[in-house]
Parts: sequence; structure tokens; C-alpha cells
Amino acid sequence: MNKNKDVAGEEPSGALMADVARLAGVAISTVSRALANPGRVNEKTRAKINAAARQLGYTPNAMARGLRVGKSNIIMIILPGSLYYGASQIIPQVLQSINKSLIQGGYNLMIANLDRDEVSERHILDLAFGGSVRGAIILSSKLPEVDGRSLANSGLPIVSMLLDMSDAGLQSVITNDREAVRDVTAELIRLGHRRFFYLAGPEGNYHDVERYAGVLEALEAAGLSEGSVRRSGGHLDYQHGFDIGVQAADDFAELTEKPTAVIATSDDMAISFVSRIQRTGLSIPGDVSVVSFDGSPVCEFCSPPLSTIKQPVEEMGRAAVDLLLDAIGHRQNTAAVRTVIRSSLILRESIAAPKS
Amino acid sequence: MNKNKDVAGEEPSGALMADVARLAGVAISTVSRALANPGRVNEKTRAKINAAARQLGYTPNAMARGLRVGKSNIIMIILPGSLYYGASQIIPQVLQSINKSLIQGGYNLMIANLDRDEVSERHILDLAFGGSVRGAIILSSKLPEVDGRSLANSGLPIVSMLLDMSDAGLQSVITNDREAVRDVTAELIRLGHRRFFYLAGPEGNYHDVERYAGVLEALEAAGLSEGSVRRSGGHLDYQHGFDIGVQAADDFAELTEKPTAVIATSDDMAISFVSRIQRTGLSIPGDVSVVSFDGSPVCEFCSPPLSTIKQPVEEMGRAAVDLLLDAIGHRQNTAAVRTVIRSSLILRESIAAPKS
DNA sequence: CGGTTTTTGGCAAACGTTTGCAATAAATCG
DNA sequence: CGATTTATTGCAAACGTTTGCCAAAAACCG
Repeated sequence: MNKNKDVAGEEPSGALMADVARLAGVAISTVSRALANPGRVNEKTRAKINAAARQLGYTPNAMARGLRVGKSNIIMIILPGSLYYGASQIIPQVLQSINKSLIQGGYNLMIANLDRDEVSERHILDLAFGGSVRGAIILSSKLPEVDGRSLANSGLPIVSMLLDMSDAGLQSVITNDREAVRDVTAELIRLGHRRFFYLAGPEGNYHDVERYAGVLEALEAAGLSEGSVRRSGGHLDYQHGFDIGVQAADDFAELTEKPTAVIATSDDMAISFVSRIQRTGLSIPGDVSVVSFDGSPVCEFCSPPLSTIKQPVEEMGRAAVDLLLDAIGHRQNTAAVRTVIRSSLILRESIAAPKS
Repeated sequence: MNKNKDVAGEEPSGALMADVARLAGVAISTVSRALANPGRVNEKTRAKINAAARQLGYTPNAMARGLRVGKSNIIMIILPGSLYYGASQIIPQVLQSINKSLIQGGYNLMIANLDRDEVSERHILDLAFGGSVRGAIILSSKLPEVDGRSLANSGLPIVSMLLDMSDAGLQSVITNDREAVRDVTAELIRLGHRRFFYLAGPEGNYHDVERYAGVLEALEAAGLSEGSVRRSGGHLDYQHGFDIGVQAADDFAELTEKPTAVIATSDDMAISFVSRIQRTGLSIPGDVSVVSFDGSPVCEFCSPPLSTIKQPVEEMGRAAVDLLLDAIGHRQNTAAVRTVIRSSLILRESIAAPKS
């Protein structure tokens, strides 16, 4: 039965299209069409071919197809290096959501880490220019670029997620960082708070800039001076969120006139901050109100349960994939726009009016 | 300068090896060898070729190479479906660690989700049999298998991580679940605890079985009956860890004779359990001692800080990749063995002697 | 200096698909 | 029923590499 040519000690290595063709008694090209194009082949031959394919357990070779058609079906996601500031808690959900959408579209997801060294940049560029990937979703503000080659002009469809990079010409799917922080700050002001403590991310980071701007906007709108808010953490370089919170708690302890409300730019840092603050005898929200950013599930089970701004990761993931697949489909590159998906404030017990 | 054949309105689509060869004045084959094989080509020509390649920004086409040599450089990681029980907190670290090791070895990481439906299984099998991937790391106890094809006999090197699947013939990198739980249970017994509450994962799940066995072993060693421990949560199907903890807290509330020590099989469920329990007025560790499994960083900042068994994810990831790359390298498949990397107990304030 | 080895480089055949083109068979039309 | 269209299939040329084999050149040897 098995008409494999050389049946020595070699691996079977799977059935080929040629094997299917032989078994079905047709030409290779017919098999190819039967398996791919819908109406291009007689229904009867198609059935015969399908039967043969199934019988042989035939699986088309992805690389051969990729080479021939000049496209791969792999999308890469470019994650910022060792730390995911502004995203650490949500990366798994992001991956999950993106992968799910991609698979429905017939694509696969490859992970690429963009560290702060040249080799990781080179690696990503090799992926892009080597035809390995068909598109990219990037969660970093830095586009890889090394000795001449740059992701920007690789011709690869790219969409930015979480960060607004529409200025750089990239479709961007983001949430309303600034507005959300502005609103929650305004709410705190409404409750009576006048002195704020802001737990910053790394200086210059997109999310930090946006969110801090939100704070300032709210202050200004309420006629409060910029001096009403103290920043903490921004002097630190990239590090884990928990560490930032710990450090910030130390800073907080040294303040003579304590702020009554804390705005943290990630749940991680809020959690460690709260933990340390409570240890010094302060109560939340009695002495200090706390709100943070991300919306990680664990916040519900902190004591007190933490108010947090929930990033719509699922929706953002889906939207990013949709945009990317659109860009891949149509050759015409639509203008780079921002797609903003609103985040939602989850109010919990960590917020209250300040003590009179 | 540019001797591209048809310079019409077409995409440049990147320089080819042929372009490099032309520019360097050598044959294509020489370029190929210069770029890959070390000593096969004259140092002078090699320099010329490298210069040409750099000048053109040449990047080899990965799919063409893959097709020719019959191997890809992609490793897939197979993650269990929508929920990662026994791993939810640590998946990001696992990915990070594995990806890092893989890249050093010249490989790329692709994500595959194994849900409980046939299409995801088929998808994974297509990846495996379609030559797309060169090996797999699997974090699920179920090997994809559908209409004839099975991952098990795909010929693909596979190593299991977190779960012991050496019985199924897979190299497995695991931690000492059972022993670790046995030890911590013994410690609780030593402190004076006699009644235990066990927060189970989904019934039949590998981690659950192992960890519960650890509890029983410790009880037996201390001469305590199996009735000393109450299980909770096992009747639930797969769901998020936090939900399990909430449910378990309800169960706990209904017990007339309260256990004094709680052993949770994941940090998630411990955290939500503690939160709910505290709300009923019980104090930790005053009324109840709690210990959990995973070692997620957030435990340090709970109140009280949670004792947890820390899974050595980094090391496990590295070990899994090492084993996989070994298996890929040498044709001889070494016997499937278990590589056990010991976890470590992090003792914090959530554990104390029971009230007299 | 003729003969033998060693380097070095080129030719061309793979790898497993897809697809333009052409050929045949079937169907439709006037 | 001949002529024209349409449906179905096959042939063979790509796609961009790697690599076995051979030839030319260079190096070495007695």
C-alpha cells in the first residue's frame, strides 16, 4: 500500500501532497486546489482527495506554502523587556485575547521580547525582514532599529497597543489613560481631598506622562495649584511595580504634611504601598484614600478592596488584531489613527472623604 | 548601483542572496556558505560578502531555509485553555524564562492554547505535523489527538513542564509538589494544628492530586486520621482561582468545628479565601493559619503576608528548554525522566500556632 | 617539476507547495 | 451539428535557500 519511495530506516516525515495525489489518482496541482480553492475543482474529485488526505493523515507543510506565496501566517507580539511597566498585571490577558482572535483569523502568535540591548533588536528585525512574520503588535514605545534596518520601514503592518504611537504613523489601540485619571482625581477632589500623592512609573514613560497629565488637568480644573500633588517613584529606573510601591511608602513616611489621597499608576505599586503604609499605623481609607490603575482581579481581595481603573484588555486585544488583519488584507494603508477604548473605574472601599 | 531586475512599481521586498552574490562578485552558494559555515570559505571573500550583505541590508529568508533544511526554528508552548489552574500566577514568568533561554539557542517561541475543544487540538496538530515547529513544551496533561493524528507520535520532541508526564513517555520538569506540601503540613502539625482545610483544584488535576497526597502523607506520619482534613473546591470545574477561594470561604463558614489551618493549592484562592474569612471576623493567623502554593510576589504584601510555597519557575523554564534542545540536537532520545527542581517554602506571618 | 592533497568556488538539484498557462472534456448556443 | 464558451484537470515553473558533487586553483611533497 505504502508507496513511499525510500522506506529505509528514515523517518516517515509525514505524507506529502504528492502522496495524496497518487492515492486519489490525480495531479498534485489538483490536490492543492481541492484543499484550498473552493469552486475550482469537481465535487467528486474533491471528495476523493479529501478521503485520501484524511486516510494518509496529510498535513500541508506550512513553510513550503509560506515560501511559495511569500507570506507567513505568524504575527509577532513585541513585549517590552524584562519589565512590563504599566502592563505587568495584564500581559497574560493581553496574550490570551490576542491569541484567540488571531487563531480565528488563521494566524499564529509568536513572542518577541524587546530588551534594552542590541541583540534583541536585531533579533526582531531578523524576524521582520526574514519573512518569518506577517505583522506585529507592539507594546513598546521604541521601534527596533539597528544598522540601517528599521521596523518602521520594514513594510510590515504594525499596530501599537496600550501606547499611542499614532504620531509615529502607527495604528494605535489605547485606553483613555489621561481622561480616566483626570476623572478619578476630580472625584477625589469632590470628596474633599486637596493634597495628593502620585506614584509614578519610569520617567518619560508614555503611561506615566499621560496619567500624570490627567492629575494635573483635574487640579487645574478645580483651581488647585500644581503643588497640590507630590510625585514619587519617577526617579527610579525600570523595576518591578511592587518595589516602586515600597519605595514610595518610604518617601511618604518622610512627608511632614501628609497627602490624603494616593494615585498609583499600577495595581502592583498600590498594593505594596498600601501594605507598607498600613504597617506604619495609617488606615485606608481613613487616613489615606488610594486608587490605582490596571484593574487586576486581586484588587477586589485586598484589604481594603482597592479602587482601580480597569483597562479593557480583552477589547483592546481584539481591536488590535482586527486592525492588523485589516491592514494585512487590504494593501491600502488607512491613515494611522487612534482607537480609544474607554477604561472603567471600579470603585471600592479604598476611597473615602478625608478626615475633616 | 542597484541592479534589481524589475524596478517597476513593485515592492523592493528586501535583498536576496542573489543580490549579495552579485554585489560581491561570487556565486550564490558561496554567499550561503560564507554566512553559515565557518571555515568553508576564504577569509577575504567572506569579508567581501559580509560587506555586501550589510550594504544591502540583507536578511536571510527563514522560510526558504526552513523548507530546504526541513526544520523550523520555532518552539511552541502549549498552554492549557482559558484557565491555568496551578499556574495562573506564574505563566508570565514561565513564558519570559522560556523565551529567554530559547532565544539564546536561536529559537523562537510560539504560543498555542489547548482549549477543551477539537479545533484547538486540530490547530496544534497542524502546527506539529505541518513542520512549523521544531519542538514543544507542554503545560497540560492532555496530549492533543484527533482523527488519527496524535502529538504523541508526531515525532516532535516534547517536554512537559509543571506536570509529571514521564509515565506517558515525556521528559518532565516539575517541582516537588507532594513533598513540599507534606513538609509544610508537617510543620503545621508540629505547631499544634489538628484540623485542616484543604482548598482543592479541579478534581483529578495533577497538581491537586499530588498536593493533597502530600497532606495525607503528613497526617499519616503524625498518626492523624484522614478525617482531619476537609476538602473544599474540588467539586468545582475549572474556574478562576479567586472564585474557588470565595466559594471555599462559604464552605468554611458553614463548618461547625472550624479547622485551624488552611492549605490552599494556589495563591489566588488563598488570597480571596483570606479576604472573605477576615470579613466574617476571623483573624489570621490568630484563628486560622494559611499557607498556599505558587510564590507569587503579591503574597508578600497581603495582610497578613502570606506564607507560600514558591515554585522555581525560572529554573524550571531553563531546564525544560535545555532538555528540549538536547532532544532536538541528539537524535538518540534519552529515556524519559523526571527532573525535579525543589520549591522553597516562604514563611510569613499567616502561620502561627493555633489558639490553645 | 610532475603528482598528490587541500582549499575554494560554482553548478544545479533539491525542499513541498502554489499558480499561470494550456489542454481536454463537457456544456451551451445559434 | 459545428462553433463557441465553460468547467475541470495537468504540466511545469516558480519561491529563496542549502548542499552534494565536481572543477579549478593553490599548496604541498618527494
